[in-house]
Amino acid sequence: MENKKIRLRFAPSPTGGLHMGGVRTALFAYLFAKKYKGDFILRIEDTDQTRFVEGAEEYIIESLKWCGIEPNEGVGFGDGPYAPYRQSERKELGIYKKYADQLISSGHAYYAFDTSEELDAMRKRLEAAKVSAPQYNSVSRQNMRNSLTLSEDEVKKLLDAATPYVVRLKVPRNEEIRFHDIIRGWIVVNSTQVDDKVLLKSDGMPTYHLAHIVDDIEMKISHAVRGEEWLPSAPAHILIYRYLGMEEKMPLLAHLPLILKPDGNGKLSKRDKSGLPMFPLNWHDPRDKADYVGYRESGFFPDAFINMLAMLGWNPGTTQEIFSKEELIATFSFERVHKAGAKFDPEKTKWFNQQYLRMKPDSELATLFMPTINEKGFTPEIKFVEKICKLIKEKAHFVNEFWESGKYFFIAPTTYDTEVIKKRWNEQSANFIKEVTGEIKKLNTFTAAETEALFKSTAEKLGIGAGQVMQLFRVCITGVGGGPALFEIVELLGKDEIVKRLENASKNLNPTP
RNA sequence: GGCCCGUUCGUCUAGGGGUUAGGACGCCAGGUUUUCAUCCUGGUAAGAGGGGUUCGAUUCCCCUACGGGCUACCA
Repeated sequence: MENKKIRLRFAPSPTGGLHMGGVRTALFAYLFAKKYKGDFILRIEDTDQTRFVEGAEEYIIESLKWCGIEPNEGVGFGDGPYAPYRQSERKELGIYKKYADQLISSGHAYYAFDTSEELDAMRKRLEAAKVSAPQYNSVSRQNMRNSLTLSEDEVKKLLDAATPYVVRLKVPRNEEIRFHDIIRGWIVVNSTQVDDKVLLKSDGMPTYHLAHIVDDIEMKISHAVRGEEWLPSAPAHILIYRYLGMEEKMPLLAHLPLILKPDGNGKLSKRDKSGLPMFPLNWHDPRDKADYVGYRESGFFPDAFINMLAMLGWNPGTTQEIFSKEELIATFSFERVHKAGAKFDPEKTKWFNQQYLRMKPDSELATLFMPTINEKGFTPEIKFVEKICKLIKEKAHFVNEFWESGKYFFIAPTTYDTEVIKKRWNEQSANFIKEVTGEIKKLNTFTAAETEALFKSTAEKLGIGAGQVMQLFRVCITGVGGGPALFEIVELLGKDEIVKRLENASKNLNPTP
């Protein structure tokens, strides 16, 4: 193992949109691979033809691209030395059958001809007999139709007659199966708990159990990372590796804790109504005909999304929380992945985006904001937009809030915050607005500092506290009671516009109640 | 039901035989900004319960409880 090249794969099934739990699994595998200058592979596990969903594979690929978790090998990212990377295509090559045959000839797997009705009957029978774990295993298989109970002739006859069959793993009775997980340590399970898993289905497709092992072997995978839900079947997988003579060379296992829903219990579901998306990108599910919003379309930065995901179940052991992808790669380790499931926290998720918003250069924010401004019918200079971004980003979580909180940079107010008007608009303040408008007209240069000084001196001259009229002044200019530094806004809008807006306000607001 | 995994503030978590049990999000209060959603300071709040082991346990062991996962010719 020590000298083995680090190769990790992300191996989703195209059965729907990739949800954030899947993204995190991909992320952890990616981080680890990159940390050790290894490979990160995308393999599509499409062995269940009945659950195939149109567009799911493309969605997975696009999601990984948006997140910046890019495989250097695999479906959608260029073939490496182990193509194809779609299991349905690999099946055509007979790869899985070869391994299944090997297990049969070594006596570790067998043919089973039982129909689904017969299987149902068996389960019912075992349940009625109060068997604690009704399953197809070393005991119950003795009463079923398989190559262990049937004579060689009968088996041959059935096979020749093209009778549908599956290949099952022959799991021994009462054997200790011991395996190591990088996150959880040693786990011991008695083989009596493991059923005779189907390896090859009657349609000739391998099940996950066989397929992922064969591919991990063939693709020289060094670490198998997957969700905790696979822990119960891991002992069966150990057995398969063992019977294939590959136990020494099998990948190291890492079972990740689940992401839980924010309120209540249970794992995160795609229908979660926490207010935040469950998917990286918008997803239209052709199965339930529902639309699910994505992080991308909700205005999240991919690096913020990734950062948040990384901190869900992992931490560096320091108080640092904001990590660039490069820092994550440098710091990540499976040893520091938590064992317990983590509840998803929508509030903290927004906080992450806010942190990234503040770190972004104004030029980048301006580029992101510009399309919205154009849509609204304005075509300002990019430099002007940059200055706006500099002001409003301090109080925002998302770029998509910018228009709502900063539209007054483009549109003069037509309505005024009624709370503030009710409280502050009177003869004295109306007079002040007129006065300060006149003073502003006289200015030759127009900076935030100058207008602020002028504002204050005018207030003093009229014997009014500046605080009494400050918010009113803001409302006259922007229409709203809150926002970024007032005189910065004034400077940005320019003298002519300010004068126009102030005169408008004086006209629109009747000082007599 | 059976099996497996887990359990530190409301949430994400640090730590780990002797600590004022630390940080972050949220929330609350004060302070700046003579407005505000920013910012600063402070506060709130936690080792499921019971047994051991030990001079001492949140930390190690056992039991119970609770939570989660799995129990398909799905992954």
